[in-house]
Amino acid sequence: MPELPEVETVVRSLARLKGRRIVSAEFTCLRVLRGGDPDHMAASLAGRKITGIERYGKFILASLDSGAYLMIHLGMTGKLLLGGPAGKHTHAVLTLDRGVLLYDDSRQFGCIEYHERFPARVARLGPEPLRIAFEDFAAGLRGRKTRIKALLLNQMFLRGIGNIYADEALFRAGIHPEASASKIRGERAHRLHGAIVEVLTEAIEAGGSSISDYVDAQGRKGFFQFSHRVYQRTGEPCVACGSKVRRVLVAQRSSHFCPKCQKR
DNA sequence: ATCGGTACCTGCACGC
DNA sequence: TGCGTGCAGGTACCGA
Repeated sequence: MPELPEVETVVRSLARLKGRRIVSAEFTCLRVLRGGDPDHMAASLAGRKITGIERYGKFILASLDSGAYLMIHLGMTGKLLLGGPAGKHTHAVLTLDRGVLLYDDSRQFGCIEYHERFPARVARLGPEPLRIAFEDFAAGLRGRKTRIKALLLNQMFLRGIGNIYADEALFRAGIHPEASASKIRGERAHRLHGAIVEVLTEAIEAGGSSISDYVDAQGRKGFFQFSHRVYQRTGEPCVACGSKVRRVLVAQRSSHFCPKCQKR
């Protein structure tokens, strides 16, 4: 479900958790704990105060007054919900001194992990796409043999871009998803960098894209799906030239593009 | 070191 | 109504 704009929207909607104390925690799905021990996690979290909620790419880190972290990744279908009844796919319940936080994830591709220190997995991620300078972005493209779409999805290259915003940024930049990354230089690299910043910024302002069931922690949908120009528009006319939007697989992911507007 | 393909899980839309 | 197929915002892991 969630890429950078959706996770950013969720984190903003969780701002009120700062300063709250965790009374108790319950974990009911081993898979999303990724090897973590549910009893140890519950014992470590009980009584701790949440001192901050931050986003790193698509990861959410809640820092605790003990110096430890609760790391959450929403995968494809993960949701963090403030209140509301637990459902069939509710895997974690944090009872707070005021309110309750639920983790719900039907496909179980997401995770909740407890870390005594800043998680190495987050530390290894590439830079934030909204902060990287153009010169660093262009340098990152050099010598990369892979196709640009695959590189944009690589979280070690940039953190936070997923399938929707990779396709939308490439369309806005006029670059074919199968273009070789190393061949994107100069003006084209500049356009791509600008398109990434632009589309992510607009999507955050719209509260993200609600394709099927994405909602923020207060159950609100985003509306950037109405502004998609190519994503899931296969066969429909290009908004710029009227050609039919096409779909190809790149790195096993659906990639939507205009065959006339986007060049290799 | 990099890259591409596969696996993981559930739900939904579709054609028969 | 049910069944098979393909598809879906994600990453990890394997071999080449």
